[in-house]
Formats: sequence, C-alpha cells, structure tokens
Amino acid sequence: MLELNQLRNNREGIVKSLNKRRFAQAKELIDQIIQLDDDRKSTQSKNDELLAESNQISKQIGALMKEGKKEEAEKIKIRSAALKAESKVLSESLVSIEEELKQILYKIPNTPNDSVPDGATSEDNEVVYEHGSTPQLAPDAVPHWDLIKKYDIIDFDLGNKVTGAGFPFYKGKGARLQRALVNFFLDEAIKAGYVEVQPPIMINEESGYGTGQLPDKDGQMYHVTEENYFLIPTAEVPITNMYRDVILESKELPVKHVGFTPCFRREAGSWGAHVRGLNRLHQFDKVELVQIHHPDNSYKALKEMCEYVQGLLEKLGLQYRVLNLCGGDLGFTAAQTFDMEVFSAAQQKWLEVSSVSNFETFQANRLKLRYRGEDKKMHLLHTLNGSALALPRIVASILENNQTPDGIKMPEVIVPYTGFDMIS
RNA sequence: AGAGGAGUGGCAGAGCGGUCGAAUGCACUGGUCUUGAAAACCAGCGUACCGCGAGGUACCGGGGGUUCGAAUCCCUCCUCCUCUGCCA
Repeated sequence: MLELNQLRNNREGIVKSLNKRRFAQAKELIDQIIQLDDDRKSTQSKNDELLAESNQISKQIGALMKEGKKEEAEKIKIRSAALKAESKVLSESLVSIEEELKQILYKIPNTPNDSVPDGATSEDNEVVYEHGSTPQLAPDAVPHWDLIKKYDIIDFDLGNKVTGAGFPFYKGKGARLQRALVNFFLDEAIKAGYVEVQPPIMINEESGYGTGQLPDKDGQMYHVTEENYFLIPTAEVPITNMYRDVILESKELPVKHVGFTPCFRREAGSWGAHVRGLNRLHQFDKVELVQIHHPDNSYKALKEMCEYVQGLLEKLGLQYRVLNLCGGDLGFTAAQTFDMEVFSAAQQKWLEVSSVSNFETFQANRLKLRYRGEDKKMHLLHTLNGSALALPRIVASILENNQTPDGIKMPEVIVPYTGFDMIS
C-alpha cells in the first residue's frame, strides 16, 4: 500500500512511475483518494469538536451530581443527547470514508524503482547478466518428465490418484535429491547470516493483507473456509508477517530470515500445454529469504541477495541469467524484481527459479512495520524477499542438464547431502 | 472439546462507573554529583489522527452494546493459564 503522504506530496511523480507499469487508472484513483482523505479530515475535525464538547458536558454532569444538583444535570443531559446523535452520524460516515479510502488504496500497485526498465510484458525484461554455457547433451536427451519415469523418481500419476493434478509424489532418489537440496540451501543461507525459521503453512486473513496477497491475489490461494485460513503461496507471507505491528530498534536491523516450506498455489487460469512436468505445480517446496532493512540500505541488500542466489546456482553448476523485470511484468507489491532463470537444456527453455524483490515501504505500510529514526520519529522500514531456491525447476534442470547414458550425475556440492552421486 | 480463571503502557502490576491515557516498581533516555563508573537525587519516557500553534480526539486483547459518562457493567469473538476429555 502506497503512503498517503506520498500520494499527496508527489502525485505527479507517482502517476508517472505507475505509468511505467502500465497502470492506467493511477491519476483517477489518486484524485479519489485525495478527495476522500480531505473528507476524512474535515469529518474527523467536526466529530472531534462534538466529542470534545460532549466530554466537557459529561464532566460537568459528574460535578453537578456530586454536588447533588440533579435538576441542572438533567438539563444539560439534553444537550449531550443531541451531541451524541450528531456525532453518531459523523462517526458512521467517518468509518465508511475510511473503508472506501482503504479499498482504493488496495487497488494501487507499488511504484517501480527508477532503474526498472520500461516495458509492457515479459518480452521487455532486461537481461542484466548471463552465466555458464549450455551443456552438450547426447542426441537422445529427453525432458525431465521422461527422465523421472525412466528412473521412477517422481510420480505424477500417483499424485493424481491421491490428490489431483499438480501434486506429485517424489520417490526414492527423487525424494532424497529434493531433501538434499533443501538442506543444502538452508545450510548455505545460515552460513550467509540468515536466521532459520519454520513458520506455519497456513495464515489468517490479516496476514494475507499484510504482505499484499489479499485482496489482489484472492483466488490464487487455497482457502480453508472453516477457519478462514489460507495455505501459504510462499514462506514470505508468514515470515514477513512475524513483523506485523512491530517497531524495531535501529540496532536490530537488518533482519535476515530463511525458511523452508511447501508452497501452495491454485494457479487458476494459468495452466496450459507449456507447463508440463515440474514446470508448474499446485504444491512445491521452496527455501525463502526475507530481509528487513533501513530504507537507506535496501537496494544494497537487494543486490546482495541477487548475488547470493547467483552463487547458489553457480555452485550447482547451472547455466542461468538474471532479468531486471520491466514495469509491466512487475508483481503488484514489488518496487523492483530480479528473476533468476536457469536454462533447461532438454526443453531448450529458460525456467524461473528465483525472484528477488524489494518492496520498499509497500508491505511495511500495511504491516505497520516501523523503526524509530534519528529524528525520534516513526518511519516505515523496507522489506525484501527472494527464493533461494524454488525446488521443482531446479530439480528439473539438474535432471535434464546432467543426464548421461549411464544416468543422472549429481552436482558435487550436494553429494554429501544426497549420499549418492548418480541416479541410474 | 467441556468446566473454571485471566487478558491494562517495553516488562511487572494497581485501578473495577466520573477528576484515568491510566498509580507504583523495574527497564530505558537526559541531567546533577564523581577522575571515571556505580549508587543516590531530579526530569523525561506509548501509538495514531486533526490542528500553524495552543490544544483536541481515539486507543486498557478484537468487535458490538448499556450510560450524560466505561479500563471498570452486559453480549460476542480471540488468546493464555488450570482441571477433565481426546490425540500426533
């Protein structure tokens, strides 16, 4: 959620910035917001005056009652009743103005950072870095959905039977490979100074609003209606919400957490022929990084997180590239996002395996996540997060890129974790 | 899940219909004293909104109600504790 002050003071700049993400209604919505906020202020002022008078009268009544002047007290009670009726009207309208204001604020996405490239679709994302070269595979190399059948390590049919599409079983060395990668990712993050957390994988509605999944992505999360809980689409949600309604001391910054969780996504409307095998699932595992920073440091942290994720990909020996997402492809809550894509040699296609974002104050504003500045005043913090890494597509590219006539060779760094160096 | 008890400022803990945004202690910040520190003493010490300011308004787990007036009474939800039941 953008800050009201910013909308008032930097209206033109924000409209221009939102233009970069092709958000056409910016001007109109901001005008509505400013109008509503003006209404809110004047309504509150009037109401406060009424309440102030009412409080005065109540005190007088108290004093009169004490002195035993019942008659006089009764007399001014009449005035008090009138004030109360008037104030009730104003209070109700204040509540509805605030609600309307909030609803409009919820509709406005975050403003892209200046270094976000202009552009409308994923076609316009800027490739800022490339690493590695495409492995030379044998002519009979096959995509991972064939490999997992051949070696019987991941079973979609079983998942279909037991749950439904997009909920595969990992079996034998497939399960061990996945667990090995999770442990490798967690250990690396801990070495890099992240504090591990194991969060709940269901969240309440408030948390959904806190990080911005609600109301924007309502319908993309699995909803447990009995309790009004949601299955998390990413560990970002519970981990960042640890800091909802929190005031941090400067000396507590930065906050760095890593968490491993399954992630659940309904992916409503996004299914198609191009998402075979592990490319898109309803349930998948992910190790997620979350950082909270002083506003001055967040972009430096964003850079460091990207470099950290790149380091993981390099250790796994995967060819990858880094994209600076263009305005039109940016997620609702992000001010800037770098996507890491690995090249899947058998599919001849780039697969997104990590998304590292700075949300600036967008989430913090909803979360009320603040720190006390040098000026002794409260300020919003910056939140960031990134996948490090999402498992299925990493597994897919390891399987595809490392296939040999004798089996699938494991990257060296994870052999201590898997306990085997070959799936055959 | 049932019965009982409880939720107050960073923490502990008073208040149980008016003068309470809330005693007191601890913690914290500034000052005095001291070579320095400790101790002692003095002062300060929640958040949000409105207002140029003086100041005003709201908030005592959340929401609603009674009342001229609610931290205090009533309803409801949530959380925690104790006992009983169930169970990884």
